[in-house]
Amino acid sequence: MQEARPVTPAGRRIVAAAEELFYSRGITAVGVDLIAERSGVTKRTLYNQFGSKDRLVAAYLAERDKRWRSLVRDAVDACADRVAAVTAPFDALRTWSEGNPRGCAFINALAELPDPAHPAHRIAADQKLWLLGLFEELAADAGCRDPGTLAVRLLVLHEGALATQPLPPDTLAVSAELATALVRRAFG
Amino acid sequence: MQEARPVTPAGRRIVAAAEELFYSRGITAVGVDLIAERSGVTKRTLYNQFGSKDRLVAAYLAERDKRWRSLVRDAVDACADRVAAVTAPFDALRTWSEGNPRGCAFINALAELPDPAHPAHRIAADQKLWLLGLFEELAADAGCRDPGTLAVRLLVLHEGALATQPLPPDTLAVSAELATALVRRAFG
DNA sequence: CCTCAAGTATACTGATCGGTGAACATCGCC
DNA sequence: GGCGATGTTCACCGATCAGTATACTTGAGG
Repeated sequence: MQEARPVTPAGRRIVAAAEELFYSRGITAVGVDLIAERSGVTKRTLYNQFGSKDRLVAAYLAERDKRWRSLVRDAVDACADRVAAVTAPFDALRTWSEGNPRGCAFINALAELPDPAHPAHRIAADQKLWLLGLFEELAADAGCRDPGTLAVRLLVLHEGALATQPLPPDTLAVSAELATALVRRAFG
Repeated sequence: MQEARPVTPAGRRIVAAAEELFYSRGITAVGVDLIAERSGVTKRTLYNQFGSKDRLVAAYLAERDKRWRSLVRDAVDACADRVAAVTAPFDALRTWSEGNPRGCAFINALAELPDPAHPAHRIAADQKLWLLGLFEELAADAGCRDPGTLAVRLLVLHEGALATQPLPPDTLAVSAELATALVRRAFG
């Protein structure tokens, strides 16, 4: 098993180039030659670092997941009120979506990689389950009576906003508003 | 412009094979040679019928969209109560998801085809907008005061259920339940 | 000074990609 | 009886795919 996190400067540049290309054009549609060229690196170096395209894909998703979680955590920490913190991931989603008009990178990756044994599946599933767990934790911290139920509902709203992102109506605002109403009701 | 709907028997078999392969394995990952082989047809015939892989992709999505809309319409017609009909698409979604464990074919297609000029984009966007319009129409028919707002909310719940489909909790039940509560509240 | 890891340069493999050319067979229909 | 549409057979195209081989360079640390 090779390490997932790249340590050398070249490795970091490769992952950065892969992130942009994979997300904007699709994983299958992007060849390793192009990634090597964009990161100013030889294909040989790419394979010395990651061993295969599949492992590079896993590194790309892991890196993206790391950045996203950090953004969500910051949004949660920025809330003074514990009740307001429950819907903080929706604020983070607003920030996140602005530079990412092509939907959820993990959902997109699963669409292209049907094999459940592919490392991308674990990463994508873990990402959603992490958010579900976070919702539950935040709800419990705020004193919610049934944090599990509330968490699933919030997750559905969150993913619904993400999926309808390209559509004309501002679905993110609508889902955030619904989420706030749900949270308010759970405590009122 | 070539016709989107295949008329010949061979054309129908090609679209049927393309549907299964594209949906289960991904569009970019499936080559035209495989589709021709699976449908018991020569590659030449495939190209005589559709002209290009992109047009075959469009035909695949159009066919799927047609089947899905018909299922939703049937679910709506099966409702005696006009208020219950508003959430009928959630019943249809339950039936639909059972044989389609790989999520929404249209979302998946958009993930693989970044070019907004690709015919798949119009088809996918039209599908979501059609559902939005249907929700609004059903809400208005049931006597809702603000059918537009309700429709967007229902769409978010619907897509949220679709996106979280592979996760362990029964998110479809949760979203359907939330939808029913929303509808009830809109009339109460 | 020497070593070892990181990276470069270039050429190559076999397979598959989307798409085409040309000649031939089969069929219903006027 | 001929004609046009539908479909077949099979060979072919240039491009790209993921991945490898071999030999060379560079720089930091002991």
